[in-house]
Amino acid sequence: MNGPSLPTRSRVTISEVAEAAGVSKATVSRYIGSDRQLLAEATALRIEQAIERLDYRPNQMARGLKRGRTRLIGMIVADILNPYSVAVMRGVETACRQHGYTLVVCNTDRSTEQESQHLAALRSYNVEGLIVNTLGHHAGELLSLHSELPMVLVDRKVEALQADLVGLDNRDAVRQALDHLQQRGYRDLLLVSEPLDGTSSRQERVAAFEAGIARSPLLQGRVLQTDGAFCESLWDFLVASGAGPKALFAANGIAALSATRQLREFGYRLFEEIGLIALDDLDWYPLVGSGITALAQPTEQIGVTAFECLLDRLGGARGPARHFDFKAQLIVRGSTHPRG
Amino acid sequence: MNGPSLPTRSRVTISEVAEAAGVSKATVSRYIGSDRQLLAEATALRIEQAIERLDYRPNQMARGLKRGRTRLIGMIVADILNPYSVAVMRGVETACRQHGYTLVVCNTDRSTEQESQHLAALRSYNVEGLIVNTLGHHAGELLSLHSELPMVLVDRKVEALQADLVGLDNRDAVRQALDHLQQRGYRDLLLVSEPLDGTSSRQERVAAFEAGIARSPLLQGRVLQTDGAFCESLWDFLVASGAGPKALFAANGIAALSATRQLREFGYRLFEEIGLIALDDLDWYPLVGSGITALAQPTEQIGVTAFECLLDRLGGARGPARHFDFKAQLIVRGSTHPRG
DNA sequence: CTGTTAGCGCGTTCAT
DNA sequence: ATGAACGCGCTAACAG
Repeated sequence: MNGPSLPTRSRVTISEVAEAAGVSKATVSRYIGSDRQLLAEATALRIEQAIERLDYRPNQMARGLKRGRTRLIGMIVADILNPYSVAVMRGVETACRQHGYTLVVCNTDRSTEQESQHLAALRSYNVEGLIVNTLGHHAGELLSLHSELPMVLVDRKVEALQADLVGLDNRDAVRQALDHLQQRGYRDLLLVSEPLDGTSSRQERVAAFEAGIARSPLLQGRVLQTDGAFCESLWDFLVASGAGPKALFAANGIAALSATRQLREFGYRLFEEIGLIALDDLDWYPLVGSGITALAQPTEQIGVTAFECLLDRLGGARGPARHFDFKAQLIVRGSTHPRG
Repeated sequence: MNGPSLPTRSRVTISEVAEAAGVSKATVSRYIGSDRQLLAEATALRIEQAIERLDYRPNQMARGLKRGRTRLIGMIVADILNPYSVAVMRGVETACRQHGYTLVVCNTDRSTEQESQHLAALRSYNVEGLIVNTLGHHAGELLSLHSELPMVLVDRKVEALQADLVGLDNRDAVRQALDHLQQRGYRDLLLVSEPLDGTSSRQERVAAFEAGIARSPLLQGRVLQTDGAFCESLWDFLVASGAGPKALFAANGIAALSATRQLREFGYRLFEEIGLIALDDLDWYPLVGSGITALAQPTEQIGVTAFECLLDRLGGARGPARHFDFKAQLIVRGSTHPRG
């Protein structure tokens, strides 16, 4: 009367394979591992057949316990709903698989409590390395973890954590944006960012924006966060008599979504009356209004690099923390053509 | 000369805690587990302090090895770039965390080879249960796995696999779409679907669409896949002299993206000349043209239900495979207002 | 080339 | 209420 949904068979162990093949566990272990060349062809064949027949799969938990290598990589992500995070994660996962590692992803939903809970879980599963894309407001946990295993930060720094960092060259990206906007004739700019909660990449973008404005005599600029006052502040900017054609600069994909939504609610025609350039290149950018001009991040490559960086450390590489800053790529669409 | 990126400290074990507290490993083990009430208050206190001081974390691998419970749940996803998958995954992850489980997500990128590789990995890590959102064209592996652990399917069936299924009531969703389109005056419909590669939910939507068309004397309808011939076939539909106002019905978010992109390339004004309704409700739907009418899936709830279903089986529940079909929710926007 | 032994870190009988 | 001893599945050390 076993229903189909009731698992019954228990796992085949190395002992059963050894017995079936008429050898010792150690010999089977050698076959499993990388010492296969030490075996006589005849025994290797018998073991192979026994494994095949019993459908044996080595237990990674037990292997990890013995060897201290779990082949597990942890990744902790601030916001899985952000396409950027997913894209990076995809790159990490691809690289992991190619190197025989398995990725465990944890999403914190920007919650400090969940971050610490997840870190504890990852540690308890003996992940060999950690890829971190959170604020690390819970820096204590992270710091303590970093004394046990290598970590690499993605996109954002964590203060007091001297770890490798893979991310965007934010200064260059902002410069590209300002150059492009100025060249297209926009003069009055508004940087729209998610709340500055300590995320270093956001701060860097804001700082680079303000520095760029200060350097450019032609440009005026303000910064706005997508918080409670966003709606009114944006309206203020839109109706103010400015220095010239106006444009928004969304500091990431989420901000681009908020800004565009708000513009629509105000009844603006996208993007005849106001320009827009956005960091990140989401798949729907081409569909909105005349298309949203983007600064694309090489997200997959960021993910792959993060993993390779980790692998490097796992291989014993030491030395000071390294930084990998990728350049953004400008993709021009309709949203930066003034007057339609 | 240890750089900051070189992990050094090795993990604290139960033995060290036992020694520090002046008790045996078994006593500490009881403290860790659920036998805490069996301990004398004094010893419990000493253990607690030792754990605190040494920052001890039980090794889940070792626990799992001994008890046969890893507290690991595996999830295998066909396409992580599909927002639907991510949303479901988020629900699963939330539920996992609340119940002390950790989720391991694997993305197959719709590749059969990766699917089998990932299944092997998940099995080797002794995941206790599996949430499956793939075609399972590699059904052999899945079937064999299902004899070892409980599984629950999400969104799509796998033939020959008698497992619980959590997904959408596709017939009802399609009926809602057709009713809405007909009521809005559309008469000539085109269902746009990703390629029918065996994905059961796609097939169900197509079948329900064709059945619905056959039942409705007012409606005409065809089905189109987003494959190589998509562009020309769509054009044929658009220029053909039809029975009346035309509308597209995108069978999911990806199809909606393809369809909208193609309409734009044809120079259509969205959505004055043609209607559109789309399954899934992505965050950018409101921004495109006059806004895309959606049939939203309760993705988070689907994820939570999938996990709870699994938990149920892990708790020993048996019986035939169950089906959980959620209703889609119609969200009307501008894309289903004929003549702008 | 292969078998024997001894753990990895932990939970679980048995004793006491 | 607590400790000693064994084993989970596997690998590494040493024999032979």
